[in-house]
Amino acid sequence: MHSSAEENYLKAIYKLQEANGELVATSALAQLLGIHMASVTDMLKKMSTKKLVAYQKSKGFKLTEKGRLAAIGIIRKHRLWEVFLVDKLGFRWDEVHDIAEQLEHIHSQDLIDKLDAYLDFPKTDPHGDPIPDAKGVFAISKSVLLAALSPGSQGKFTGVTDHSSAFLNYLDKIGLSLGDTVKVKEVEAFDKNYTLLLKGKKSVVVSFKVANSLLISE
Amino acid sequence: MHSSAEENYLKAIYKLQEANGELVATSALAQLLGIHMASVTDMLKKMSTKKLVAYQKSKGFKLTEKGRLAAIGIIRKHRLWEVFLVDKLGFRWDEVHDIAEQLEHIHSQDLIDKLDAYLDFPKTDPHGDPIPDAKGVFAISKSVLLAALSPGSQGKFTGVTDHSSAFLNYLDKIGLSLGDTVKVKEVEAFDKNYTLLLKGKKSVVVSFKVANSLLISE
DNA sequence: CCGTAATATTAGGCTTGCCTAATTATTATT
DNA sequence: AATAATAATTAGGCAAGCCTAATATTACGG
Repeated sequence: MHSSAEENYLKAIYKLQEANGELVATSALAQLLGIHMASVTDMLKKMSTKKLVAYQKSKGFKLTEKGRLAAIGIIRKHRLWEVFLVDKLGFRWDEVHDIAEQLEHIHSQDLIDKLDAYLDFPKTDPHGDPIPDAKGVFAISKSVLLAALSPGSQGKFTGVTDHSSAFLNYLDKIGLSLGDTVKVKEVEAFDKNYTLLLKGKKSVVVSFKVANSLLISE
Repeated sequence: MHSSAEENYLKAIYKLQEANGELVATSALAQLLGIHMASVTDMLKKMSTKKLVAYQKSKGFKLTEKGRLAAIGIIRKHRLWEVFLVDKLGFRWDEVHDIAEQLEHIHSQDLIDKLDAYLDFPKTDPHGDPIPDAKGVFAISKSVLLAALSPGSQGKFTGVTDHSSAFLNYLDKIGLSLGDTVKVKEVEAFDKNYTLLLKGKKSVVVSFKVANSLLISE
């Protein structure tokens, strides 16, 4: 089994690969994990020996298929636990990340399978992020950033790209929840503020930063 | 917060103190934890500095009040998670120990409070062991070993002192479950075998070893 | 009360995963 | 292409928790 440290590297590498394409840089990973580059180099050499990453000195690295599957397994656990925390224990969506960060390192395939069944095989976590199935397959769902929509178009709010408490609390405050229909009424050219119509009634004005953190589907 | 290793020491020391009275020996702890004595001495010095144990060189040691409360907190988490695993996820009582052993090290007071409420504040875990409340208080319940009963007496089966899979499976096999009424019909002087009447109907013969691992109340 | 067995501690080492400082590669700039 | 800036690696260390081997302490039988 992999150590918690290794699992955190796997998750982080996966995330960077998803975001920036193929090769991941030592510096990017160090920044994301909040540790120094030398430590990353250290660990990558070890993970390379274990065939979790393909590592080319001074060039960059990427997950092997083995590493990719391991990473997806951890993401699956993290997101299932988040669903549990919110749906069953009554946590708010902005409170669950740190706890799930610990729970994702519990080692038991049986546990995660039973948890999945208990939660009725959820497809997304409380932030709208997709949950891979037991085989590591994500249900494909094409979404776009709200900031990419032009005035007049609309869709359903299905996810966020910013998972911070501050951002999630802000959404609660303006009354925007996952699943809500959102229409772009107007985009102010000057400051890029977006005027949105929520659920066909409430009108709110949000910054580009916010519009660029909301995922819209359909 | 304490490390997982420290928490395992705390739990083990607590257990030994409960079983054998006051001072705990280095060797006993080493054996229980499956590590070497030198390692125990190492760790105890550190835990002593942290005021978790009162440590007298070459004499023995015991938990401080701070250590005792920490130990009880871990036991509480372990047992609540066991209830969750059995009652909610459908694990059998002989399968949950190792998973709970991991889950007990998750750090979040909020989590454990919410879990407790979700499980409806259970008083005992799936093996009949008492669960301390949020203040660290155990509901007192006086039970005796079945091996201490004389023929003719009876009571309710409320706990085990052997938590091994092998033993628990054996109880399943002979059809003995927590809460069942058990009557001692006969004790064979020669080999100390116990003839029991389960739930007023089924009669079974068990060894002294088994009788000495069953807790009876009322 | 003395020697031996049993217990406990000290000393020195190892692995994991991190650190700082120094060095080497790579990339960008003029 | 030479130099400067940025990125990456190497070298040497440290704390946590474990180990083995050596030493010290306590307990016990005669």
